[in-house]
Amino acid sequence: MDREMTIVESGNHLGASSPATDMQITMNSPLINEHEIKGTTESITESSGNEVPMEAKQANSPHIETGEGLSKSPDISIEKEIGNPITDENGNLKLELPDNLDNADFSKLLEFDAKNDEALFNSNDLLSQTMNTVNEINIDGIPDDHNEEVTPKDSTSIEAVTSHGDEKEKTQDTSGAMKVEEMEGFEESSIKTDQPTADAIYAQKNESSAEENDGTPPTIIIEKDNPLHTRNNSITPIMFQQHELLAQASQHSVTENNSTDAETFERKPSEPSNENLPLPNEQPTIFAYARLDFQSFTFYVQTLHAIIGRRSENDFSHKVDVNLGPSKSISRRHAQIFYNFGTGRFELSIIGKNGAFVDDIFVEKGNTVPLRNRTKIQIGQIPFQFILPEQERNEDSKSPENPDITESEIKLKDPKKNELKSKKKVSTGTKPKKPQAKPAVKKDKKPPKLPKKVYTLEEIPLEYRTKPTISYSAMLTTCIRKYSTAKGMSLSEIYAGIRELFPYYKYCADGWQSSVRHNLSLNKSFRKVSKEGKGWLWGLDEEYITERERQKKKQSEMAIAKAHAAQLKLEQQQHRQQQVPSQKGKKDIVSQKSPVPARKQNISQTLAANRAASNKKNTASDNQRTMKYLQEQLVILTRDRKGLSKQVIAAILTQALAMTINQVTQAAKNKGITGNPLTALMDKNPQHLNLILAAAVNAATAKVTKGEVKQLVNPETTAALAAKAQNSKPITQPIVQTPNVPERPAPQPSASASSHSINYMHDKPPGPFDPSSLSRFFQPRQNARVASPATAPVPVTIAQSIDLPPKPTPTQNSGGESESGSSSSTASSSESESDSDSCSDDGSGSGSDGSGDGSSTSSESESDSDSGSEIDEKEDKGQSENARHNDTEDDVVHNNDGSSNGHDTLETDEEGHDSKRRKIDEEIDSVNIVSEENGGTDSNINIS
DNA sequence: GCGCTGATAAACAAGC
DNA sequence: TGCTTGTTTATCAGCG
Repeated sequence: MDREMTIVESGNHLGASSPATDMQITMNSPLINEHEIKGTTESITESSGNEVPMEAKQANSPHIETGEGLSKSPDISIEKEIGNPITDENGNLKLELPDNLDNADFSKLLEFDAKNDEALFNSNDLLSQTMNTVNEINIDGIPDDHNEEVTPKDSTSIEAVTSHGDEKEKTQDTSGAMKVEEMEGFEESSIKTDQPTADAIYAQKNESSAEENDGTPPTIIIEKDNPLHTRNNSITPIMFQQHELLAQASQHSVTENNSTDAETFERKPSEPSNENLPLPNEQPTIFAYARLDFQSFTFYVQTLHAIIGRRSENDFSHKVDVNLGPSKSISRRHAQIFYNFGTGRFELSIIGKNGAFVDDIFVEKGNTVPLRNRTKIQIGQIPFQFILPEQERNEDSKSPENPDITESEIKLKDPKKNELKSKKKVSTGTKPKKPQAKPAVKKDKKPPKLPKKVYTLEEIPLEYRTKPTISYSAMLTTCIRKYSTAKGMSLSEIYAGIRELFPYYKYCADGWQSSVRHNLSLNKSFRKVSKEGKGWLWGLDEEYITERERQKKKQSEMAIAKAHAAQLKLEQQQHRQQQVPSQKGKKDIVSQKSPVPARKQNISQTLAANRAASNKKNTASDNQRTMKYLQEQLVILTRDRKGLSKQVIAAILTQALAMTINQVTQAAKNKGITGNPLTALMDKNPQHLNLILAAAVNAATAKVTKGEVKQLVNPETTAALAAKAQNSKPITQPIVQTPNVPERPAPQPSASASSHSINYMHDKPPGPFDPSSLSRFFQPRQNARVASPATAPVPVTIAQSIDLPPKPTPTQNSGGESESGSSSSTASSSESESDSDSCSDDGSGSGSDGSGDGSSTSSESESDSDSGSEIDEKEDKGQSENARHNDTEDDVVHNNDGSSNGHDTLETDEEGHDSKRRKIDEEIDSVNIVSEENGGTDSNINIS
């Protein structure tokens, strides 16, 4: 639902406003002292044309006037339009709303929590009042006659305009037409007009600001002690404003009136009962990272990025989170507010050509300035202020917080839903609500709790219809990591956080909360941090989690290592079996003509299931041809090596060949490709195959030479060779067109090396290559070449043979911030990210399937893999289990003994593998470098 | 079939 | 009294 915020040009009706009445609806920020009066009217308009008052603020005895209660509730005045405010017979401004007001606006916006105020002032009541008013106006329609009279003395006005309203109602003029006055008599003196008004307000606010600090989104939530319902989509200030308004009103009432006002307010006979209003089944909460206080409305920054700009009425082509009106002085995308994770603060980036004023300092286009609490911003003629909740909370912290927090979430799609979703919790300290005159609305003091709204499929966004594939423990870990403070998170906050992180739980039926509690209690990853009220504040036992993750990592490594070792061993055996004949008459690999079907069996085995017996002959032939080609190309690539001994070259070739085969094979597996992938690749895309070979050679070179030589061949040249090779089919002889520059000093191996010829690192002329040296690859020592846990799924990758200067190992999921918000990614962040790291960018991901790859590979050669695996047999099961759960970030641990046992085993085993694993981690990271250096040749194989 | 893990549900108690 | 919170137990399913 597209929402549009419109700043309505404020009229001057407030210029001669009379003393404030009991209740005011204001557009100003709740933070602003009630004595401060903000002017201007504003409206937020939906695409549908619905509009709602942006904000209402209750001062002392707030009272929202409804159509019915106009006579009885003169406190609230709603002004219709500039210069023509709508007032009732009592001269109070009234709120005008379109008939087609869609409560869905509310439903999506209401994130309100009366937690902090509940004891003193039930924000829900306030919310209800406001919404009720809106609804009443909407449903019943406020007669125009109510809006006819304009009383300049009205202290407060909210002007609502439709999206197609008159231009005059639009925002260009931000002059403060709307005022808020406190009952006590903050009058017109505080009523400002035009720009100075805002400035004055801001100045006051700045003065009142005790301190500035940069809050972070997570902090905000905590600070608010609210459940973490941050809406992901567009921000619709209107509802938040209302809620915020109400909440703030309560706060102000509490803080400034010793909390008596709240009760007064609630008891106020004339006030419309909030029961009238469809209530959410939970107490609402405003969740926002920050807030933009305009003169006439408040914009809640509920995303980490918000666009501020101009959007014409009919132009929805571009996204504008904060519509500053049609003024041409404001660019469509004039500025953006975003959270800079690097600096840990919100920043304002000026996009519009006209720049903006930040704290009265002009900021030109293209500049980015940090946003601190109460930073003044002016775009065009519209000033506003950036407010961080933390400060707000600090300021409002005078009011005691009620530890009893009931999370709330309002999901109202439409008025019908509103009616269905009435669930209200009345704080013990609040008075029963006065029965509402509206027949359609419940008037019970405490309406029976209605079952949670059951969403129909259509009501649930597509992306939120499926349950996240993440365990509760992982979910909780993510949630707590993201939102918790040192004090921990209350259960309700955790609920809210989960809803925020995984909106599925906003829509699904209840019951998951029980699982959450179950997990919190049962899983040792979670601990009670501190007591708050009757409940605990939960936190993470990082030590336990770390240890657990470490164990899992080890297990994963072990599993992969074992799988790898098994595969290598099998290959070794096969290789030996088939290499014997080829070695007899072939001492020089250059002159080697007969293919060494070292991988033939492997390939055949891989594809055996897909190969009919009748095709064996062809398969063998293909494999033979393929292997021949690979060998030839490898020989070519390394023919003119320099400074590398035969053994080294042999080792390189061996590893390169193995890596290539495995890469291709694995990629084919992952893609479900049947047949002989190598052959297919060779036939269809030899360039690609050669690039893979080149990358493998380079990786193997770097590995074998321990980084001394990082690039032996140039992939581009390789591709060219491959092209030639393709043209010169059948491949019966090595392609040696490659410029042979054995004597040329080797260029510095660097990522940017882009020689179009094969780069040779040494000057020594190439020596004969002994094919038998390929067997080196299958030496048991190779078994130690296990994949990093991060790349667990890749049994054999080019990366694993690279020994380039390591780059920082990808952060494991323990960081907790890696989750993207999507449920699945959170849980599998560690492995999956690492996988992708080690693989290609194209996502073909020969090894991207995580444990699945490893397991599949392992299964191929499981039969005789143990001997070389160096893995304690006892761990087998644990590894398997771990592999199975590798996708999750953290798992519930029911059996500590089991984990500890596994740990002990791992500790013992770790001794022989740790260093290797660390190295492999680096290698895997390095593969990306190599891939990039190789001009896109990466370890991933794209078979198409 | 067994063991482990995770999810789900229910019962129950304590606190507000 | 009703609700929330926390604990415990039981059951079931998936997987190896």
